[in-house]
Amino acid sequence: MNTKRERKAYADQMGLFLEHLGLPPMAGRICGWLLVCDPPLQTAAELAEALGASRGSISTMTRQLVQFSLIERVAIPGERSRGYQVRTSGFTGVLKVQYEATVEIRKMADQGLVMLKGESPRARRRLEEFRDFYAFFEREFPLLIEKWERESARARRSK
Amino acid sequence: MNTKRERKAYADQMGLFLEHLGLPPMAGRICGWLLVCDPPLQTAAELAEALGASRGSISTMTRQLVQFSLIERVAIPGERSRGYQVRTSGFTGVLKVQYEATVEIRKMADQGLVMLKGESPRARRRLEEFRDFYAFFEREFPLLIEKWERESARARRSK
DNA sequence: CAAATATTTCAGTCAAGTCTGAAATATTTG
DNA sequence: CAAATATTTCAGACTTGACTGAAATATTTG
Repeated sequence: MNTKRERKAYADQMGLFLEHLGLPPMAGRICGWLLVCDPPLQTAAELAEALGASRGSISTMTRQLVQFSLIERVAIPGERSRGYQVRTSGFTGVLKVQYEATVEIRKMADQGLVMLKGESPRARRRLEEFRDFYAFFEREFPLLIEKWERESARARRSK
Repeated sequence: MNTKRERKAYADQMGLFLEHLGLPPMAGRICGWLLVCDPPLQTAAELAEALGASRGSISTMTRQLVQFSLIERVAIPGERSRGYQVRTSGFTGVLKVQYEATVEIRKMADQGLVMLKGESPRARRRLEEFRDFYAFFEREFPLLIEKWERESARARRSK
């Protein structure tokens, strides 16, 4: 079963990448595995076995991933346990979280400018520039998300 | 000196936000402080004092921040020590790092599709969708950066 | 060049967060 | 309902990485 080892390695690597998205290591590995495993639907027991992880961490991490909508829980007909599978549409949700973080930082920058209202224009400039940077993304982010949703919907339709 | 306490709190909070950008806590606090301190140029000793941090971590973190171009080191005429100040244009660089991460994930997804070449279309779809998501950002990211560079240059000119 | 000052480096400490494994709880099946 | 099975929870172990402080090194000044 060399295929399996190869895919496990793939899951590990992908997990590493997905960490940069704010996910704990094991959550990333689960996503990575669910992107390439066979079948695409896996039980908690299968995940634990495949990734060499404890039931406990599988339980904790799948719950988190379900909350983030990156995976979903589905009933398996005739089976006692539930199955998990990736939910690629969930990645859009991650974007929205990042968008909200952008808004927070822009607000924080504006608060700072209030705090600096007595200062010279020279001293305020750095914060103004910082604010403008995040304000730009606050404006552009929703447009981008919308564009993605339109494009991906179109791609799906033309399949 | 209530102003100072207020600004210290601001630096701490901003530092927290900037962590989501991949910066260590103290690096974030330094950036936060340098956005609101008076004067905008601070020595390592002043940073250490203001943030209640050790000289060691100030040294390590300022070096990192200089590498990331988020702050710059400048000579202070008549002073023995160097000064640090934010470099707001450096935030564009952070975007480029994020862009590169996007490219890596898209490549990884394509490698995965090679690995799954024997599988059914049904089993490949999840990874294809995942790849398409990152491919979209790989396309859009540079356009966005360019747009920002154009807009911010224009704003600067009209000052 | 010697003294004074500033900066860097690094070994050790500490804190945060993840993972495990076992016990507790919940669910399903006959 | 009892037995079997699945899932969750949680206390403790472990890992990772940040921070300190002191020693080493570099730089500046007279």
